[in-house]
Amino acid sequence: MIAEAQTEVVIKEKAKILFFQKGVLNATTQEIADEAGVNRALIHYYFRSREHLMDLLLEEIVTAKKNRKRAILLAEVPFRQKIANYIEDALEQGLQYPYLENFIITETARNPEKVNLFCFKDKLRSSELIKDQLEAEIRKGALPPISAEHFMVNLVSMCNYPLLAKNVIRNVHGMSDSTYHQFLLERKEVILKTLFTNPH
Amino acid sequence: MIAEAQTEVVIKEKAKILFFQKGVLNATTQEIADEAGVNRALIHYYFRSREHLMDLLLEEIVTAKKNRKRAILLAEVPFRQKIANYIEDALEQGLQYPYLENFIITETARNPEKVNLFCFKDKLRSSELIKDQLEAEIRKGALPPISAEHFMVNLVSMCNYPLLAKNVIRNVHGMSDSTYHQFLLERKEVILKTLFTNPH
Amino acid sequence: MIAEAQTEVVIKEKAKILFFQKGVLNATTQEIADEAGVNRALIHYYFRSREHLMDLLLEEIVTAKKNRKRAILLAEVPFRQKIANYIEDALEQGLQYPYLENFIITETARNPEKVNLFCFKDKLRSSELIKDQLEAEIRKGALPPISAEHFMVNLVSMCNYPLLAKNVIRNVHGMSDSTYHQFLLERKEVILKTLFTNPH
Amino acid sequence: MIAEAQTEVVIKEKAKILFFQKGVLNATTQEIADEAGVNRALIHYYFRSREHLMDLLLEEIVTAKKNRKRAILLAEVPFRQKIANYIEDALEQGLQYPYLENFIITETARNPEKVNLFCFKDKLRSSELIKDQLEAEIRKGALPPISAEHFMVNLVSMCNYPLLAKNVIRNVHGMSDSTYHQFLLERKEVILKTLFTNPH
DNA sequence: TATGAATGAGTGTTCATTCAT
DNA sequence: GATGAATGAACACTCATTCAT
Repeated sequence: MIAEAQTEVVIKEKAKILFFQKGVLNATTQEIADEAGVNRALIHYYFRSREHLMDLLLEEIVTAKKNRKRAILLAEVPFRQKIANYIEDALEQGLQYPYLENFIITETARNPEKVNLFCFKDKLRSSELIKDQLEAEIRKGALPPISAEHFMVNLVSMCNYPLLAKNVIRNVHGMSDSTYHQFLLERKEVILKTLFTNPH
Repeated sequence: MIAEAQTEVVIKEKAKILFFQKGVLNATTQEIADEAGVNRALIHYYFRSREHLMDLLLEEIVTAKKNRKRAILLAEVPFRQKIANYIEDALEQGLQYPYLENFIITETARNPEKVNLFCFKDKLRSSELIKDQLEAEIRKGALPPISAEHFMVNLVSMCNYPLLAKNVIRNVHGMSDSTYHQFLLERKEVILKTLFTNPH
Repeated sequence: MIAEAQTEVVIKEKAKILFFQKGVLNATTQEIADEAGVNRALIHYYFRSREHLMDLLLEEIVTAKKNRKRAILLAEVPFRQKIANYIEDALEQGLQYPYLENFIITETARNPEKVNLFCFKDKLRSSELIKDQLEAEIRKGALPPISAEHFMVNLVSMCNYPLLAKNVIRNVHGMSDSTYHQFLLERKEVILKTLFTNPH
Repeated sequence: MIAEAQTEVVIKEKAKILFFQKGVLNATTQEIADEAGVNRALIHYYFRSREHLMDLLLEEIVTAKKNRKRAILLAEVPFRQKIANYIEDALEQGLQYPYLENFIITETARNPEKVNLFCFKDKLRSSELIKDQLEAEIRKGALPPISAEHFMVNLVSMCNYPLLAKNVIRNVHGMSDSTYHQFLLERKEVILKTLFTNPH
């Protein structure tokens, strides 16, 4: 049907766009089929059920995110640079799939027992990955005393929330589409400055 | 039905609880009726449609929020105190209606044309309300240079995201219910410290 | 809608006609709704699910049958008269709901675990109800030696099968509708004579 | 696929097993294909449609049955022996395809116009085949007066019904699988004795 | 001859909404 | 005001069937 036969992949990618880019969090199978340009029944042919498709999408997208994030946090680079990389990746990812975080939030609200599916499954928490480096920086006076948990939550909040709340922010602050985009690009430096006492 | 004639109010309040406190973002009219202890058809008698009821709920809850926030930002108190009050109110509100922000985000994604409904309708933006005071503080060196928009977005992000992402945060950082609650309480000081370079 | 408000009863009766009289053993909810002259959704309004409706129908019809049959077998009448009554009831019931037996058979084939639903739930088996009387008759020479089980199975077979196989019998023996009906009426005496060696 | 080219035959045989032996009367084309170990589309390649396949199965199975039955009824043997042979064949056939009769009954109920398909197509009715011999026996006093039609219906009823109603009978009379099987074996003599006045 | 991919029609079910009372 | 009954539109899902290869 579509181009060269990888219909299954096409459906998955189009569904990701619908769910995570366009924010249609409760898209119907018909909407997914329309987006992919295929018959509705094909979704069941390839994925058996809407729920199974969604689990697959999340599995893929969360695993990819987890791997990227861990690679960044485990890299042998100075702490400030590491955090800068983290922000950059979060914003980049957020621009591609702005509603992914919202989706995860909504799903974990509805099905708290599925939270493991959406989150890092391994023992290594992000807050523990940076704990030592963070404490060293604090001792050096590069930033004020703060626990690793609060530091990570601050970081993630300032990265993700502006993506989640795109429409609200644009409206409240009267931003055009390009102004909002420019605003997001500025945030990398802003977040860094806000987290660290002494700007470069 | 319930007491005398405030049935309309009862439905609204119970619906708010269902939507914004219990997080049943796609509650059916039957679920709303059950929560309010009334017949399903009454919801249409009073509110014409499910959608219209929801618009009303948001109108009310957002207006209340807006009024509280403006009162806080317009009060004649030192800047740092003003921001502290803002955080306190956000966390308090967030504990009462944890799913309100998530609801707004989801709805504005699905119906961007409704964004005005959910947002401050007047001309006075929060960022403008604090602009002068913020710049004065920056000149005093109380905090590093930052635009009012970024400052407000940082503030709102660090307040709201941890409420939105409750289940994710609890899972990722392995927090019990009470540990999470304690964590939230700590955030008032943490956010203040993070926003202002030089802690008192 | 239909006549005087007992829509729920109308649906049940029309469904019985469809299932057990017309023999549409796998009637869809649409067919049931059409038969009853109501909207398809009403079936779920009153009975929640197709399966639940069918369980109700069977419960009703099987309980009624069981009660009638037990009353007949427990009555204080001579054995031959008792069996005559049994046959009469079976043929009468069979004329009203010819496919009930077939339905029970098909359902017990598909869901052997539901067999209890369709059968007599109490301990009193029909074969035990007649055992003593039957043995007395055999001793009297009214009929040749036979176990109660085989006697009952013979009886039920000769009553039910001609109803079940109506269309086959009509075709094989070239019967018109009225000829078939006449044939059924004759069977009461035929079955009695066949079971009892020495006719009165 | 299976061996060489008798795929068509394999499908038919496996379908017979599924429908008439296992009692899956509404088996899907996928189930048929699985049973035969072939691709689902092959069923349409060979048989055009599910319905056409089923018509073929019945054609075959009914023709075979008809031929066996006619050979039995036309054989030059004493009447009682002839009927004994008929019973034996019916029980044997019933043990091989217990759900065939049920299937025929259900299908003729839903599609009365197809009844010819399921029945003997020739003019020679079974009741006519035995008429002369039966009347001779009656004159001899070997059995009480009865029409050929009623005699045949009695015979067929007592043979087929216990097979059809297997699960019901087992439940009502509390029979284990082997007890039921033993019960069926006994029926040959029981039916003969019931039909004929003077047992051998 | 055989198969994976694709589809239209239909299934049971849910739900917001309407209406008569 | 308030309610039980009724309905149309939609939903996820199934299935027989077709088609290109």
